[in-house]
Amino acid sequence: MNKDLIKYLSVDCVVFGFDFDKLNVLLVDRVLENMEQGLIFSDMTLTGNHVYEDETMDAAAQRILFDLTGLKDVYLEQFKTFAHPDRLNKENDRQWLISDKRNPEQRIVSVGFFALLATPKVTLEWKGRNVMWVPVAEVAELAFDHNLILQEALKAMRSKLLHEPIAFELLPEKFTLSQLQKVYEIILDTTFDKRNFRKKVARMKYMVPLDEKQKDVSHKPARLYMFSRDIYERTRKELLNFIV
Amino acid sequence: MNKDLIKYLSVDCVVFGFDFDKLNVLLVDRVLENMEQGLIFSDMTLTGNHVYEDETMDAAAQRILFDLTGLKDVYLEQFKTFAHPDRLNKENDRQWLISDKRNPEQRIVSVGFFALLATPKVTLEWKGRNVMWVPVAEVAELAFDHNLILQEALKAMRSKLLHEPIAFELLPEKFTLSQLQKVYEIILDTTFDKRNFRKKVARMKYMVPLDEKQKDVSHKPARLYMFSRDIYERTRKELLNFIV
DNA sequence: TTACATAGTGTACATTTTACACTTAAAAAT
DNA sequence: ATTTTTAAGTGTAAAATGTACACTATGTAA
Repeated sequence: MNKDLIKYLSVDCVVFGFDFDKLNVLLVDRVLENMEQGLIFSDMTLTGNHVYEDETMDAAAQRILFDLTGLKDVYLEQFKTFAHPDRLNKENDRQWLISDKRNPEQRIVSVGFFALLATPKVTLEWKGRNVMWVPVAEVAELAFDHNLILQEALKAMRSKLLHEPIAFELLPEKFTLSQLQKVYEIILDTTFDKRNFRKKVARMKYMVPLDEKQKDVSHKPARLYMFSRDIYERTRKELLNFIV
Repeated sequence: MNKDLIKYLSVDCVVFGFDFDKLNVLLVDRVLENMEQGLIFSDMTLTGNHVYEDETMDAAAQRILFDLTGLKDVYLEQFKTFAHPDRLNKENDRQWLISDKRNPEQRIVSVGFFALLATPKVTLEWKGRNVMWVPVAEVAELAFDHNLILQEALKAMRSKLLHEPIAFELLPEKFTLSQLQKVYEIILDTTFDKRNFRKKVARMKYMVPLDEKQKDVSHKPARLYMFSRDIYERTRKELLNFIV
């Protein structure tokens, strides 16, 4: 196996997580300091990495995800590639690359993936840098073109959420209908009527109600549901719904 | 402007065209021959090209489209990036690259775009190679990983067609409802009831009926329609239709 | 026992989907 | 002129889905 990293090629992973309340994205600290001046700047980046000579893009993205979470079966999707000639040309970014012994003139193509995580458990340190969940609504100015990448990831993820059953990827295997509704409401920034939402879900045969209830809540426990991909694949049909 | 080509980076354009009857894709001849043996092989490729040092991917794709059609405002969309380490490793492909004085060991990342063309007019020759429309259903084995790229382009295009109004991009500015219906039927490989299709279209305010009829047809001429992006943008709303 | 928090439920009306077959208008052929 | 050919254009009834709207039920904690 060829473990040389390709200088001009990287993947960036936009890792989304949901905590039943808001949508979060995984970011890592980027702190540049030196002997004389101390702190030069401090900001954050998405989780990204270079790719090995004989590695596919998907494998590289999975590798990052595994390093961050220890999980091997994370929902992952290539959504867009970023290759603008000036994407690494901001002053901070050039300094950072130089301090990292990389050539800031090297044009780097980055293939963007987004991942959906149900578990909040991630490593706290990654390549010597702090990792943290940040609410998407509170993300400040990021390194490189990472704000753009995040925006595009959000767009792709919302579009997918509208048209395909991926909401479950942000929830535990067994979830309540209120949790499911919340996923849609938060990510699409809207609200739904509870009764109508449940009526709609009831029509979806692949939303399987379980004989099981929520535990450890200080109110009436809700029924749990599971998504059956099997039933979904067997019963799906989609035609001409390009406008609702 | 830096006109050096980046060796490791290319764009491939899957150019779709519709002739009121079937979906076609633009391909170029690839013929390898030498002095001693004559013809070594002959097959076809998608339209692709390398990218200039200071050129964006979109600009490179537009440049190819302009060279092929003379048009500047073609519908164009980045849909996926192809970077498998072995994507250029078939024997024919290696020979071709060597004969073209390129290094077959160089891993090349290709950013895939698909384009939708209403006009059948394209150049007949491009970089010294023959260009032709080929019905998508009749595409044979292509060079490199271009069959895969075509499949993925089709998938992305179908999905977009289901959820967004892009059918018009494959038709003249003024079109009949039968032509529109045919676009959906051919690309989604299905049929629709004429009356129900027209009822559905009638509900879309952005499908504007004109006081104008088809000309030069040997049967009852149909009414012409236009798509109004303006009305579409003002009236669109889409929520939770992830299964029909 | 009560307060609190969230779960869970029904109905009436409007809109959309679906299945289905004949008449109309123009050009081309006789 | 008349007929033939070709595709355009149209309505209705039943079923399914969407929408608006407010109260009761069930568990824990105080």
